[in-house]
Amino acid sequence: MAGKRERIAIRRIENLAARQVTFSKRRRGLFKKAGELSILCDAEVGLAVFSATGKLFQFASSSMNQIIDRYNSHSKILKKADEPSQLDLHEDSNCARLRDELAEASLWLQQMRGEELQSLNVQQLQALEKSLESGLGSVLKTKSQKIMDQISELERKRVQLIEENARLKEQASKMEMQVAADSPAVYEEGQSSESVTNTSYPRPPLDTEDSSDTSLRLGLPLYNSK
Amino acid sequence: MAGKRERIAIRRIENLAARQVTFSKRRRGLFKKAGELSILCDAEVGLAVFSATGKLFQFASSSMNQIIDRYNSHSKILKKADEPSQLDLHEDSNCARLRDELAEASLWLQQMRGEELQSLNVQQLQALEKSLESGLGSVLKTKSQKIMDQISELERKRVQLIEENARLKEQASKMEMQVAADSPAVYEEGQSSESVTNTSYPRPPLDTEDSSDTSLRLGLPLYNSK
DNA sequence: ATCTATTCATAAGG
DNA sequence: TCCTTATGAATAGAT
Repeated sequence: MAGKRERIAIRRIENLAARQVTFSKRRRGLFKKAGELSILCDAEVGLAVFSATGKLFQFASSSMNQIIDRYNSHSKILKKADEPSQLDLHEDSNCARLRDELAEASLWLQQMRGEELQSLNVQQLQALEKSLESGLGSVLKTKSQKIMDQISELERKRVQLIEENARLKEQASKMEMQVAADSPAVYEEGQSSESVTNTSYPRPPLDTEDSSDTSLRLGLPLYNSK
Repeated sequence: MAGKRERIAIRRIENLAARQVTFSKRRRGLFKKAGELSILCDAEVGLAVFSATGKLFQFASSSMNQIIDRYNSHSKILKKADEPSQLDLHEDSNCARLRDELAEASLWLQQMRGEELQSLNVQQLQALEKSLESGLGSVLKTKSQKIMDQISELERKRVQLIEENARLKEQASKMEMQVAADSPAVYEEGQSSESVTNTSYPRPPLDTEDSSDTSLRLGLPLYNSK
């Protein structure tokens, strides 16, 4: 049987193999928890781990560069106000409006997603509701259209393949007759004709490359807990 | 009692307080495990966490700057244009990121309003639909809650006014009797008592200043698609 | 890699 | 934030 587990002291594991195994296990656990924290709590998380052998493993809820930037600007605030005069002013004029707009857009997005609604009054909620219903209607309409288009396209291809199949079948039939006429002495029953007969029942073209976008996944990491 | 623990889904915790509590707990757990990994396996670990409110928490087995340097040398596969002034780069990247985020947020808003949907595939439309439905649900729920609260508040005030009215009526009654007792010769029937009687049937306080926010208009132009 | 006994982390509630 | 407890998760050790 397995698992006579004991607690281990938190000090460097001397045995190399054991250390590597533990590294793998705990690294995966750590990365998983980092991801969970970022999602559960809406936090930005960056994690970099260098193994004893120098290999890099990283996790970032957004992008590592973005996180490093943010980290640097945070520590910069703590350090020095060096020369805030010209460059900061310039930065302000360039970015302030963007920041405001982004903040406003983000709030809207949140509210459309059903968050941060407490600050809205009934009229505002009603307007939001109307907007959502309208958007939902458009989405449903577009989705139906896309699905219908996809079905039509598949149907078109199916018919096309049926026709091609019939053509091939006929061709094969002719070739068989030709063979039979050329060498009437050689008579092997069923062999080639059977293979033709099999293909005469066309299957729907479920794996055409053009329909592969049907299986596209959302770019977002879908976390289903276990 | 304590701890009827259930597993939770890994998705943003909507309740602010719960989110903050979970953030504290899990952040501590994460930092602890990061430290253990670095010690047990002789690894260099750097971890930065920005809370939703923008606060920075960090852990580094050595120093964060050292880790960032090491990270950069590992991933310096990227090109680097000599040195067009570090501050300019910083400003540029800052603005560019804001611009990108704003563009993305705007697109999302458009799509939630039912525009620019053609570029989405069926899966994405489905996800959008789900998001809209969920948001709509929250909005309806919040709206109902607000309305119910408003009704309760109005009812409370109505009762309060009824009571006050009764008190006033009684007071007036007494005063009338007093007047009658003080100057029994002067006896004008109905005059003052009638005015009291009239106010004894209270009307609902529909125009209390506290309920005036009910008539607030949306400050934001809410697009409803016609 | 897989399994299991055990320790550890943490959700819920004060 | 801290405490408590019941439970879900992570993982040490063995296969």
